[in-house]
Amino acid sequence: MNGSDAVLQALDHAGYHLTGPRRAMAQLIAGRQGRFSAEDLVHAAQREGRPVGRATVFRSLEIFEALGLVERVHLARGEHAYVVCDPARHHHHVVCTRCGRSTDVGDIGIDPITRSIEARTGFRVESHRIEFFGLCPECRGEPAARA
Amino acid sequence: MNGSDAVLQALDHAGYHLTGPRRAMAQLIAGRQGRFSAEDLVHAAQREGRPVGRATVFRSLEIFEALGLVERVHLARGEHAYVVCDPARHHHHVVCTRCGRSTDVGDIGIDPITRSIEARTGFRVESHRIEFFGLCPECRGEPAARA
DNA sequence: CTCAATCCGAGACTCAGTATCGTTCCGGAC
DNA sequence: GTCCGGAACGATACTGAGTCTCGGATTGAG
Ligand SMILES: [Zn+2]
Ligand SMILES: [Zn+2]
Ligand SMILES: [Zn+2]
Ligand SMILES: [Zn+2]
Repeated sequence: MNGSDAVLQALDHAGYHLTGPRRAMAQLIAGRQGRFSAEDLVHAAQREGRPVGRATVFRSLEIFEALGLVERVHLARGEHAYVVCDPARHHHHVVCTRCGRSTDVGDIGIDPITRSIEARTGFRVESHRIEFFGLCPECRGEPAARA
Repeated sequence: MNGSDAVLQALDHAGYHLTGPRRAMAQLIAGRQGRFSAEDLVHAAQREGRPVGRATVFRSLEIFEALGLVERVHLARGEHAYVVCDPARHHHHVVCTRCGRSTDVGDIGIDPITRSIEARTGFRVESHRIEFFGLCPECRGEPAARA
């Protein structure tokens, strides 16, 4: 079973129609190892001869995010992008600032931190955003090339 | 010395001109305890009879952020806002999802986490974004009112 | 096959943020 | 205090991400 099947299965299981555009989207994001923007997908779909409307790309990403299939990341200069996710467990990502490749870093043990924050501030912490940025193994080794 | 003086002092120390608009901005953000958007400041300045151009508001916030006086946060639905900061040390914030109030939660001890991520993934981690969301003490107590 | 609900996409729209550029202001030199 | 060059300002135009609308097309349950 390839990644795109997993996406389709998740959609079906959640009661969404398995439409052409959604199948195309599933294939486009399956197996990506880097971040991508909504615009990237619009262009990629076009290039592959299976164009998907802009609005639909955004709508699909919204659904994928709700299902935990992708996660939206907020890059350094404020731009937004997506990375594919394993929906199973709570985790975070590290994203390469040069090539965009991203990796799941697992759960970094936030529960105790959250509890400590609640104890010290009186806030009730309900969610968090945690993202790491740096250089992936490939980009660390290479001489300063282009992004 | 009130908060706005501290901002002006930081600007001066970094070699920036102390202009009228910047003094206005300094006063507007001094002592805020909640998040605010660039637009909020545009309107607040107008209301106080000391209007500041939109472009200038963005430019000032950019400088303030570089000086560590404010920090840009990325809210749940993707909107961006700012919170005032103590520039002294590494820290993060918890922001109330209902009223916007925010508090510094200190350094949560990320260095060991960062090192562990580097060891496991091969990435060299250079920066991170960590934000907590929840309900502040006031909003916890109140019956479910509106955001 | 039928039909209602879901979904699609073209295009208009919004809104944050950026770029341009002529004018104004700041502050160091004298 | 005056002068002057560079820094900063703000009006305005522009960009680009993301949303909304709505008539028409698809989907899948029965
Ligand atoms: Zn987490
Ligand atoms: Zn890389
Ligand atoms: Zn963001
Ligand atoms: Zn609150």
